[in-house]
Amino acid sequence: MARTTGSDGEKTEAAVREAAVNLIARLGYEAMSMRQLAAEVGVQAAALYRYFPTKEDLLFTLMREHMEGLIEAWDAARPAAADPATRLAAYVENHIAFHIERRHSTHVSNMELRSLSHDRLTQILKQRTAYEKELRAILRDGSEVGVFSVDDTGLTAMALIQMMTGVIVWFRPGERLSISEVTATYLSMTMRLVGAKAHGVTTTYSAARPFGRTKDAAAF
Amino acid sequence: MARTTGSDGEKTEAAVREAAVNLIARLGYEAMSMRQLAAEVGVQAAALYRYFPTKEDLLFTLMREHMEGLIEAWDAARPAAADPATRLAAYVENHIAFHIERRHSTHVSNMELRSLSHDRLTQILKQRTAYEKELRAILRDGSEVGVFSVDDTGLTAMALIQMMTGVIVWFRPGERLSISEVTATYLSMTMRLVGAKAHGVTTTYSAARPFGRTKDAAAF
DNA sequence: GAATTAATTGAACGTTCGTTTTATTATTGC
DNA sequence: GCAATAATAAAACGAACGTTCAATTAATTC
Repeated sequence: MARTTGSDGEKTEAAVREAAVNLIARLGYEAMSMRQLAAEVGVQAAALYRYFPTKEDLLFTLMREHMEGLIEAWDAARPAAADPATRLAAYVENHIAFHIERRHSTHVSNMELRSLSHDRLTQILKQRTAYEKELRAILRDGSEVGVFSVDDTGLTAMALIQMMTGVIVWFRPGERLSISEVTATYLSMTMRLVGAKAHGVTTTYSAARPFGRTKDAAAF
Repeated sequence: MARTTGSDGEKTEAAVREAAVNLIARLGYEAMSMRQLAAEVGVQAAALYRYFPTKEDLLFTLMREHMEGLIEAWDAARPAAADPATRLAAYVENHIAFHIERRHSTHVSNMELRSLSHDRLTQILKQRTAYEKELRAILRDGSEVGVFSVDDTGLTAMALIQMMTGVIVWFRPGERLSISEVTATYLSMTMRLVGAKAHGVTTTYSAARPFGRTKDAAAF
């Protein structure tokens, strides 16, 4: 009827976050009730309000930390100073690895934006724009140097991100393709899409010879 | 207090469908209440149940008819007997035109699948698979003939569809780019992505010289 | 070991939800 | 113009929702 033996605030909060990501990804934010979430954690609904003042606060926290994680992952993976093709390859590899590894929170962050208040929506979109800006810069640099031939930098960046993020819709770990095979194929498609032509790149990025980088499988 | 002057079942039902597509696209299916929908139509909530027995029936109807429309549009636009590059171009043009024209119902059909019952979800996914199968067939034919170089037909088809459908996320009519410019750029990206190489296609599909097809703007 | 703090329960609040029922009025067919 | 039918309103149903509050117990501090 009150505090239970072995109860620990940090563990409970972590359990709430994890259960929330999974439930929201599966049912949707609106369809998930706080009682359902509490039951998944093994707690009463009222206990959730010790950690998150409202349901929307919980959603916002999940989204903000997802975006922070994405940006941090790219900051860590970004090549210090390299040619546009190398930078683009790093961007694609990081993006695919991150999104496959965090399918559920990606789902939440992409699908539940409309449940945020105006101010919080603005914050998340700002983070997203900052991340996408990196890709546009790579495409622009590559176009100016002449290693890419891109008609419209902004449009191409959006098309690439939609294409890459879409991997979470159909990819299931342990099925026909491995993560590194998928990454290699997306890299190949990306390089052809932007018309990469330096260093005989057309064959370099062919996925007939997949990248055997174990980093892809253990990036997170 | 009862039937109102000038009331007409057909008109009311059409108004309900249109308002529902817009409201669900904006708020989400779970977040839209039947009372909200009724108010948008200018009617009491109970009146909606004359046309759709449940809220989920309404959602399913919208989705099924969206998918039927997509398949019918492709049946009408599909070239009778043509080379893979021509067929692929027709597929891309039809897909982009349809999705730009029906952004809201596309949004609904893509985002609200989890609110369907198991059987109805299966039905919609069956329609979707049939539509995607057409693209895979085009890619396979092109690969066998040698005009495309595609690593993985299934993966490439998914990537292309995600890329193309993503246009509804950022495209707004009347802004920087016209529909035909967007279509031309996507066509160019698609052809490069699949490595189309017949008839000096690399330059043919460059969007530097956009397709001026007015069909794109008046397809629906 | 007493006092304090942390973690949780159980019950309740007011609101909103999808849906049903019944009554009432407009339109249509004869 | 009268009967039949179509289209709606008004009110109500029970259930579920997010959230709050007071009580209670476990862990920690001194």
